[in-house]
Amino acid sequence: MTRSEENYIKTIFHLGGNTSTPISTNAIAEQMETKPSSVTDMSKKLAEKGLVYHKKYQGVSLTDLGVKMALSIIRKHRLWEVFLVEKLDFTWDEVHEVAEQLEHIKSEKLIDQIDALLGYPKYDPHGDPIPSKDGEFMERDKQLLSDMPMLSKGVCVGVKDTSPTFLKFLDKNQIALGNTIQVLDIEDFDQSLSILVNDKKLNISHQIAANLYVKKQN
Amino acid sequence: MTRSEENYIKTIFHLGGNTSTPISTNAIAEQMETKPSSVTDMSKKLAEKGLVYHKKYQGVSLTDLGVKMALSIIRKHRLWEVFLVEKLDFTWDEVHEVAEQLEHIKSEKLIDQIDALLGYPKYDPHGDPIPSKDGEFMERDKQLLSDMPMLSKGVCVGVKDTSPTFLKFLDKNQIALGNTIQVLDIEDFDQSLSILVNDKKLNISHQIAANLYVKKQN
DNA sequence: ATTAATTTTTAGACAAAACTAAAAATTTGT
DNA sequence: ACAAATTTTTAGTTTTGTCTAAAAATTAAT
Repeated sequence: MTRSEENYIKTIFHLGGNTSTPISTNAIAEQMETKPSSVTDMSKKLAEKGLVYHKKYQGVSLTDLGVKMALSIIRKHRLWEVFLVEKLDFTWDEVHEVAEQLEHIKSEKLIDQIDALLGYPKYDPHGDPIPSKDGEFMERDKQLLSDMPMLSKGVCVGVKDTSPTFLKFLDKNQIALGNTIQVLDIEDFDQSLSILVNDKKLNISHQIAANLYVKKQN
Repeated sequence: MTRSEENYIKTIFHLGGNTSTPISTNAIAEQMETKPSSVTDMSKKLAEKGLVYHKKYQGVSLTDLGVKMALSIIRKHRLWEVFLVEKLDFTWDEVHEVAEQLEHIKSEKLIDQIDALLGYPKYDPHGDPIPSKDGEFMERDKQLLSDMPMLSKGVCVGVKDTSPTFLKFLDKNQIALGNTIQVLDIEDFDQSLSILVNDKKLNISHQIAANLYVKKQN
């Protein structure tokens, strides 16, 4: 697989193309910041290679092989992210860009050894699960902070938005994975929340809460 | 710089294009397993970018900028090789292929952190010096084993040929960097040598000796 | 249920990096 | 020195992945 093919497969997976619902050409184009015509071209190529199903005008979805490929790339991406944070002191807002390059390195031994060096981690720095070699992965029991009821408590286990902007905001406000968060109040007017993290009271917008995953405590 | 441009610059450097003597189009083509016409095309492009001097029919040589670029790529290549051996249990015959890919990853922080993680190594697994960030590197005081006089002793410090075939041969015969080697005898007929390594007597051909670097002991 | 709007595909072009075949320049040999 | 051999460059194609503009299919709207 070429680098470009890998990026398409990965994007289709992220847009939900592993299920039976096909992903639209436009959606892929937008996500990849390219033109729909380019997506059509690549869809044909990927279909010929048996990686996607492609019915004209009906979008694409991944074949079993396509899903397998996607998971392999995502595995590499997330393992590299862990490596960068754990071993090279990268911050969680710096890892994505470099992992986008590293995920395309071709060497089975390389990624297996990285996995071993890191102690076979199950989640990446953003809380996303790392598929195993044979494509298994455990989605964590989690919900958006914005869906938590008043006064409930949860542990921060992941982020939905992984952009540097959002991640730096969290750093600045000392919100990190593993922190316990309690919802103190939800404002009727704009759904902004008052929360307790690290024994500090903090007000955050609904948009922030809608991008933070927590695991609810009984 | 594209991956391809980087590979040309690196090859020109390895063929000696850092000196004033220009490298011939054919030599580059042969080394890169490509056609001379492709080399001409790329030479023009690199000349336009100010990385090489290129006078028609006279071959190419690197500009100061070209040398700087070459050293930067070689630095990455060799640091990754050390990483693979030291941290991921790769053998010295496995590293080249993967390092060829890793050397093209764009991230200054990445390579600086790898350098730090490894403790700022000065030599790669084949004994080749690793350029510093600002392009300095110390070529070790060394000579070919085939140039050593009878009965002289030296420490194995590097290999000239880094092909898996040669490196595996050395492994099989338990010759490793750091070993002390004594020349017991040189055969008049074919210049094959009888040497002493690890208290074991061994007969090697001239070709083997001509690819092993040693540091002579007074 | 047609028309209008949107989405998707096709057709044709382009840039990068490679190739082949032919032309041009250089080097070699006598 | 001049022809022959070699090397290098040019000219024209190819492949991959992209693009624009136009055509075709699908979806939405009145």
